[in-house]
Amino acid sequence: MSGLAQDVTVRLTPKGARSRQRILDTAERLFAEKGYAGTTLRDVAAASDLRIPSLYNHFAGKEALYAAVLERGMQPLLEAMSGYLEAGDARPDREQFTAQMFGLLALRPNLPRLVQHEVLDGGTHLSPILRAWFKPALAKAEEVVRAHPGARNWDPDQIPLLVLAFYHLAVGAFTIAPLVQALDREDLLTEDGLPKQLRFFTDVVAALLPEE
Amino acid sequence: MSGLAQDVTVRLTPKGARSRQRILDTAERLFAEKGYAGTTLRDVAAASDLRIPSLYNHFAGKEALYAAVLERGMQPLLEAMSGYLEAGDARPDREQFTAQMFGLLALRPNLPRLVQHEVLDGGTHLSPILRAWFKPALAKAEEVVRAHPGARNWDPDQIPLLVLAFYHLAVGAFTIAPLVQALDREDLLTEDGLPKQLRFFTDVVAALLPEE
Amino acid sequence: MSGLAQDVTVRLTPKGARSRQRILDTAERLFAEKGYAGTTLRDVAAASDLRIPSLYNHFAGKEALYAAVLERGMQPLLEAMSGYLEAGDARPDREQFTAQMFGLLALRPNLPRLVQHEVLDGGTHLSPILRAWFKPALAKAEEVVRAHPGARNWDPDQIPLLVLAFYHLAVGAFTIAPLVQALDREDLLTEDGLPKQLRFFTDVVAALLPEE
Amino acid sequence: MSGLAQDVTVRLTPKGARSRQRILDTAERLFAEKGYAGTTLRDVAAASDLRIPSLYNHFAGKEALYAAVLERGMQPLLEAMSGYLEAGDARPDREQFTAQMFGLLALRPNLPRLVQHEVLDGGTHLSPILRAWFKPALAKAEEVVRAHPGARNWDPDQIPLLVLAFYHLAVGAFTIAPLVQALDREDLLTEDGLPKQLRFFTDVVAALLPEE
DNA sequence: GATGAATGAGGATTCATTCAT
DNA sequence: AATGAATGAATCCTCATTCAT
Repeated sequence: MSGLAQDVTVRLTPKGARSRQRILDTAERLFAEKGYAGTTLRDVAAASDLRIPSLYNHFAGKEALYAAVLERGMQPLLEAMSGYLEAGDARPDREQFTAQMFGLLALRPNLPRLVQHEVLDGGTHLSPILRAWFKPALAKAEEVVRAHPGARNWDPDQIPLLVLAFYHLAVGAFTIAPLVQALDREDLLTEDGLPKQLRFFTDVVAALLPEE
Repeated sequence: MSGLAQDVTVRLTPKGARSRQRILDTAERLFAEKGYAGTTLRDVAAASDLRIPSLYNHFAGKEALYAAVLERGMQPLLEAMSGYLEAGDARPDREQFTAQMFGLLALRPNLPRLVQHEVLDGGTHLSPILRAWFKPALAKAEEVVRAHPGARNWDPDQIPLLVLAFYHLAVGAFTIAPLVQALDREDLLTEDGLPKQLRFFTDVVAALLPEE
Repeated sequence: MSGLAQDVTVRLTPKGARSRQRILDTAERLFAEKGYAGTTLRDVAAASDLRIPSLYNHFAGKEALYAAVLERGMQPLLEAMSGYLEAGDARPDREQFTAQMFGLLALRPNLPRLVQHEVLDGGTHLSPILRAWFKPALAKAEEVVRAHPGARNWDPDQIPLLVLAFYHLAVGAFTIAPLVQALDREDLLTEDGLPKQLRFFTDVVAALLPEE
Repeated sequence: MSGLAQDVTVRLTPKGARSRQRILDTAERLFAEKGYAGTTLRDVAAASDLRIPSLYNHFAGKEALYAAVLERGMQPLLEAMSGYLEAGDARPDREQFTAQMFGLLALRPNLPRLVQHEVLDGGTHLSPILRAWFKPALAKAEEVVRAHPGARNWDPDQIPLLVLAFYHLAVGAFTIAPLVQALDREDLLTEDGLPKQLRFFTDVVAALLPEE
């Protein structure tokens, strides 16, 4: 009974209780779709079934909302990345990690687009925390790649570019999807498309960094 | 003597024509940097050394200006692509073509960012002409890749993804540059950086589609 | 005690509601004086003691404001007209009705000018509701006139023109007033002028549609 | 031959030669339709098949163009009126004069609307010349009416209102036409409608100012 | 006489934000 | 926590006008 009641409660919970989450969810989607400048608080409020001033009860302003969206969205990615990079000898299997990352992105396909908007803006809105994370992460990733046996195929100078290439491929798979779909091609983010992309990505990585 | 030269120059590029070019140039840069929504006509006018209403003497409005920027910027790329794709047996060497494209992009590094903004928007502002070009171009590119001996390494299903991957890598090299630079890393678009990227891109393509 | 009264007043007309009324009042006057195109929201805002964006808290835009002004202003007129036209045998005395209409117009001398602006524009901004009202009202009015004994003096073909003539005379009395005044003649809308006009109008109607 | 040549010449006359007339014609129509504020030089230029700056070759500005339109349009009316009013004993038959005036208006149905826009604006743009004409004309018209045998039916105070009434009826017939037409009723300004209106107007005048 | 280009002033409207309730 | 009302700043765009050609 309490279970039922709770269910009901959860569903009927006055909007207020979950407003913050609803705002974050809709803002994430809108920022991902239209970028920071292209998203208005009016849109966010409407999609959150609130009036604009209510947004200010939860976030200090548009910038703060954007930062919160970014932070919330990036956290699992950063954690997974950091976990992988800093695992040392206990580093999980590469394919396993790749699958994990793809899984995370598939769960929140807005994130790559959000990130890509940031990239195009030169990281204008990247919080200092995120900026601080990126640099060592890149360095660490290069180190990991360098330690890989397949790195012998590459000029040491090229390792940073290789890391960026993995980034482009992983993120691009998600960002290009809406356009591809708009061109009447198959949707790349469906239940069918995602495993295909994962396998392709894995194959590409294997081709560029062969285990042997 | 210099007076004559100057006169001739002035006559060959009357003020109006020069204004139009200046507007297109600055708009290209601004749209590339900040996207459509993030770019204001105020900025464009200021950077063009004009007052806002003057923009309307040359373009019907913001949308039209954006379309003109896109069209003008894309044309050389599309022509090069079309030339390569439809060359048949006379198709130039792959590396040669890659170098040509990289050269074009290096000349106008705004274009990839412009394109990427469009991609993130799902091609919202893509003129019908451009949209019409994209679909057959993708198909043709897939056909070309499929005809390559290296395609044997790939599942036929993966060819479209491979084409997109090449796109992600080529464009990504340029779009990520400002962020990378902002992270106090080397600039990827300098005279030094570009050849490195070209060689890297060539190496990646070779790894994914070996000639043999 | 006076405090209570004040409180009550404040509560009965909260600030917002008062703003809306103020806007409608000033807009009515300005639209009547200068027409739709000649009236700027800047004027409306200034005369309403508000800043322009505040207008948008109450009306969706200039068109919507105009529509609201028209609708609010026309309602009493339409009701009085409809009441008279559809009263059947209970139709009040003609002079009584005429006096009532003149009274309404005298209370809101902006209305005839508003209406006349609409007429000159061919009813461009007439809401569908108003348009829908006009046609049957004209038809009904013609029927009423036709049933009048004085109608025998007229060709049946002329009845519609006669109805329009009454309209021209009633409205014209108000619209011409500012010009007449500008020509240094007596003001037709003063406490003195109005009864004169009413009597004149009554006399004209009596001359055109004698009771006998 | 010369006749033919002339015809051809007239038709092929370079736009320039007749530009002034074309501008006046289109401006008259547009000012009549949309009023002063609602008419833009852009509209006038487009409808005159010219670019805006060319208008300034013929008129000093918008105000001057409007004044010219008004002056040109009013002149025949004023002359006819003055002729009638000042004819003294030689004054032509009233019906004849009425027909003449209706004829003039029918030829240029824009004029009444133009005038009515002026009236609604309180004569803002009325040139001093026109203003100066109006006052004595009104006085003269009152005098003429007063001298009419039918004036005995009216209180001397009412004569000014009677004159205005004639004005309202004459002008209203033309200004209401577009709205009436928009309400799916017969067009009052057709070859059929105009004689009807003329007869009606004559009948009304006869009823209000019987010859006897 | 005609016009492309330029522009100051102003048009309606939107935006992010604040505040009283 | 929610919101109606208010607003400074800015958005895109239009207008009438000028000037060089």
